[in-house]
Amino acid sequence: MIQRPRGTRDFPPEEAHRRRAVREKMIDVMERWGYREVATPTFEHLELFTLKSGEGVIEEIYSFKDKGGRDIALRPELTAPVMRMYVSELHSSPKPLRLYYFANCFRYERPQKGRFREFWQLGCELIGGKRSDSEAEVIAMADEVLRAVGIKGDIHIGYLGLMRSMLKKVPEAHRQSIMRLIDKKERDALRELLQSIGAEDLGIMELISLKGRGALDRAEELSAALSSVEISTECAESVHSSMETACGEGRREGARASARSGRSPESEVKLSEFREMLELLDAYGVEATVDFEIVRGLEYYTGTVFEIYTSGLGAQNQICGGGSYELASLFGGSETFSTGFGLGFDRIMEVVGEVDQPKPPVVLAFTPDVKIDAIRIAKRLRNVFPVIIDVMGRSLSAQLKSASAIGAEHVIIVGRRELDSGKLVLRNMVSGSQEEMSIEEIEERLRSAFV
RNA sequence: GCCGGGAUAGGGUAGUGGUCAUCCUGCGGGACUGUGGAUCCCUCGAGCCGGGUUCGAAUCCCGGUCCCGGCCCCA
Repeated sequence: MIQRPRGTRDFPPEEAHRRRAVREKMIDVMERWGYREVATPTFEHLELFTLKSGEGVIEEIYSFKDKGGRDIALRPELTAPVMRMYVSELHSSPKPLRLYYFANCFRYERPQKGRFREFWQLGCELIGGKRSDSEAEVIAMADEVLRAVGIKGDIHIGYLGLMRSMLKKVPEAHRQSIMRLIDKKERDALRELLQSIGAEDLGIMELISLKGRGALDRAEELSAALSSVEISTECAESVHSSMETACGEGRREGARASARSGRSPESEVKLSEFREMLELLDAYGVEATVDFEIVRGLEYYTGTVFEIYTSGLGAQNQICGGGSYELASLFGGSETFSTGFGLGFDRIMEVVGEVDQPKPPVVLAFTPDVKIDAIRIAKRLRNVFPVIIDVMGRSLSAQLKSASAIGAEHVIIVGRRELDSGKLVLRNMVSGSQEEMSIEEIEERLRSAFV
């Protein structure tokens, strides 16, 4: 017996149908927002992903050398492939581009609740829009996509602009460590680190504790006060040795981010954009919590970042993450503002309720002597509703029994008598009643039951 | 990579170091070859894999695989 590889799943008919029904509801929302589906290869050059996320991700990527010696990776996510496609073949399309995808991804991770090695992501990328409007649209759409399948997510929105301004005052070597500690919610370790480098006055600790209404006003005060705060760079060496590894890994990306921050306008301006974005979200009727603790670790995020949580998933309670990013230039395109989200489809399937299953097909039962005619009749009827016929050489009695076993509501019975009279028997398997009808009448009768 | 709990027919289960490994359900067939569900009968179908201990292992031990949950990580 061959087992499934670890972390993969089979989807029997009922589950496959559930997944399709849920997927279609969510896709329908995105189509109504004017997003178009795109698809990319299941495997890509490994470099596409290391370029975006660093060499560290190789550990969790299914990668291999193909027969030509190329380093190939099964896609672990779709933002990079979609941006690659944008840069290589869509960069001259009218802006903005509204794209969505639904596809399987692969990560070599330890499976647990809501986490598999092959999993499905649903996501969108809004490429080339203006900051506040794009962000509000994408977040509002994410909210609606979830609501379409009965999930009320808990939306937390953070903003990286101010944090990056604060971090500019900190020796570069520590920036990545600080972001990581924030993301992991390790407050004590964070406070310790900030003190050890003399950065406790920047307001980072207070900023990340700001939540909800009023958070923005206080953030603006912190931002205004920031210009007067200076810290000595001489403290740079007094760090925890335990941080060294993380600092080393983050250096390349850190450098990239600081270059980006360098050409950004003042943080106060960007906060006003963030404020505007929140106002737009109000207009969309979306409830969200401002939460400066959401930093999403990754360096390519530039402004607004958000995460959506739901209950009932154990340790993996995040079902959606996204934000604004700058990746096009990394793949050789010109700098293009983009916003997107990725949504964990398998986790959504854990949370959504039951889905109506399709009606079983109509069974065309026949006596063995009229099999040829039965096949012709079935072929005709399939234009109107699903029909199955026996392929096991069963007796009429056994065909009825089989129809009953699969829950068929209707059975059409055909034998010599029916063919001669031109009237087939339509039997209702629920009530047990039956009547004689022509094929046309049967088509008419059952047509409405299968819409 | 780490910690804990698991694995007996397709599904759900019982049990013991020693007859033919339980029971329920299911699949297929029949009683009933022109009418299903009920009932009865028959058939099919199992101890994750590999080692070890033993006269003998599904049971005890070790390793692996996979499942469930947690940690790490989470683009």
